[in-house]
Amino acid sequence: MATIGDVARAAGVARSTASYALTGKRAVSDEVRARVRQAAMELGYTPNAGARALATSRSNVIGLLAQFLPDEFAPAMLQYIQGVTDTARDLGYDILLSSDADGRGALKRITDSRMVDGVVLLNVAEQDDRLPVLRDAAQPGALVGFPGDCTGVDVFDLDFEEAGRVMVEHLARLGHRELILVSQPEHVIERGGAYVWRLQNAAVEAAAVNGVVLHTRYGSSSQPQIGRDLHAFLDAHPNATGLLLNNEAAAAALPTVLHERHLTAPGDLSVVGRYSDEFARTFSLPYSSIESAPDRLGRMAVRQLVRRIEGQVPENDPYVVRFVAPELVDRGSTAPPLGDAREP
Amino acid sequence: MATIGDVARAAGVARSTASYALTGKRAVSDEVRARVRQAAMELGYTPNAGARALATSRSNVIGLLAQFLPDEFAPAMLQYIQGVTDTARDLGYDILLSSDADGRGALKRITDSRMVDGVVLLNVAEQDDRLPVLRDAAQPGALVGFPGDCTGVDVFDLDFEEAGRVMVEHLARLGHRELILVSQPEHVIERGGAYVWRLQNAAVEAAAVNGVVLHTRYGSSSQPQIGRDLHAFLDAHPNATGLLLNNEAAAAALPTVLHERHLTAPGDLSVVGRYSDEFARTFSLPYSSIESAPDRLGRMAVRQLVRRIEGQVPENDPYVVRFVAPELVDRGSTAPPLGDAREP
DNA sequence: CTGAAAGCGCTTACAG
DNA sequence: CTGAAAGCGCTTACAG
Repeated sequence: MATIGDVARAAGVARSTASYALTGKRAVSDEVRARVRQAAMELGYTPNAGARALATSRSNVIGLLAQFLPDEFAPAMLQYIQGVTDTARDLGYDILLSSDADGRGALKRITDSRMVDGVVLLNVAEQDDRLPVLRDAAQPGALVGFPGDCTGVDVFDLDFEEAGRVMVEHLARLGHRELILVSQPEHVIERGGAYVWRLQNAAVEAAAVNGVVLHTRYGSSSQPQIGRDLHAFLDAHPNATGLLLNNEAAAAALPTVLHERHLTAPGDLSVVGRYSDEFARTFSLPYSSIESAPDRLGRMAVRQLVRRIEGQVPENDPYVVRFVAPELVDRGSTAPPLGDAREP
Repeated sequence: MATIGDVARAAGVARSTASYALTGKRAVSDEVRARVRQAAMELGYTPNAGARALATSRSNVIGLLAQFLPDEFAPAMLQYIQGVTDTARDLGYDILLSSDADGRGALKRITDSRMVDGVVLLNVAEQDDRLPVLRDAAQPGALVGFPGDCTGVDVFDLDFEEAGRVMVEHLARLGHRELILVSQPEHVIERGGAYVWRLQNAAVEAAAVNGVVLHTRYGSSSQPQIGRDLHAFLDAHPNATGLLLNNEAAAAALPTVLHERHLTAPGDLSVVGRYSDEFARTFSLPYSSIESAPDRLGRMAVRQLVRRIEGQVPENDPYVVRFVAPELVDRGSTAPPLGDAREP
């Protein structure tokens, strides 16, 4: 491969001049710039990434720490990864992807070795053992997910509490008086998946305020168990007229379960989920849902991270905690309950 | 961050000695090695990746070129990515993930800049415009997918032709005489997705040999269109007793379609798909299927790539084209057709 | 068994 | 506006 020295020689200038002509970091005469560019073009010059990183202390790479947890619904993960990857590329950064089960070790390694200029953490737990490592690192970090302690990092998440309220209030307003909320498995909470109880607690509160009976249940995150769970929940609460799903696997399984019970939504049961529109389309889920906005969250996290990397944010500028407002996407799966007094 | 110079000073040795003690590339006295290691530990020393890459011409990074095509079923993609990422990590490599729509440009950039020691291409088309770039690159490449021209690269793919034969022969042996094969959309073929016609052509041939009528159809890769497609195919061929699916979206949609038609498998219809076991579990698909083995293919590709990177394969050693034999995973969705003479 | 030195390919103050 | 030189942090022949 051609080096900057080859380019300089071919253009008849000093290496420094060639560098400045190419990077634009110093004014260069039009004529020299043209010669250098021409030479670079002809030689097929591309700067050596390692050498540049060594000289500038910048790699133009962002680390993406994902974890493929067996109790998470894997397909949902992909959308966050895509959002992060696409945005990074648009801003001139490549993505170093780590799915190491030992996220802590992987994070320490890629930051200490200066492979990355910054880091995005997915799947953030309430007590995330990667956070102490991140705070010690020289590079900034952005999270998708809401940990117990947000100091020193920028945080982006769906407003799960508002989501819980919106779900309940939407059905309460339609006249429903007994609902079931199906959450992720309880061990997701134990592992630190705070979004489960954030949504649930808010839903419970909203139910109390609105005079609605809310049955909260944990469902499996995998098939076919979640199908059996749904049957059991519906059997246990035959008077419930609405179903709230904070569990992607449950949403994916519901069409089959409703078929098996000869029920339709919203005819027999009103349904509101919490997942992305992309997810709804992929699995043809006909239920209204709170948009979880994975692409948008990924984009927000990368944008803020790049601002910090590039020093557009003053050092120790207040770190942000930004919640995306839940938007209820209407797919026609909710209606007043059967026999509701207010229905004509 | 501590540098190798800091470590050397703390251990009271030369930088070169510190380097050798840490890398093990030259014999070092036990005592010195212990001192150096101790110093490195105390200082929290991690080599600077850029500097090491510059000095060794090795980055210990593998490029992974994925493309999220709108007509491919995204969740299926994730499993290849996981297989590649996990294997790379086990072998000491990090993954630079590119999902750039301009795969050609991305590939050129990451190879020319020496960011990566080698490259894995997913979603390889028959005439893949990334291949000329890859052949020109200084780094080796491994493909998952089977291009028209395999020179200069190592190739790994499912044996789709054998898969087509196995599907047909399995049902023929059970006594079926009329089958429908639902493939990916036709534009996947036009884009160069050779696996579609490789499986289909082999199936057609096997059908002829076995005296079976085979209706070949292209189905949409997205919901809800694929559901309507399936209804149409079944309407058009009411005497077909078996359904072959080379289309993940079709497999995911089939449970609902069968419910709607009040059909069961294998009671009314025998079904054989082509997808991974992981996919079957995620979506609780109860159909026997040809295992597409994404994790295994990813693993094979990375292993061979690393062998080339590390020079364990003689330069210009014959490149390999390796097909994974299709394995039919029995999930009980096939049986002799209703009213078959041979049934007691 | 160990050390001093050169070199990998860039960038960037320092001079003019 | 341009150039000569130093330096980023490693590794690795070359000497001893």
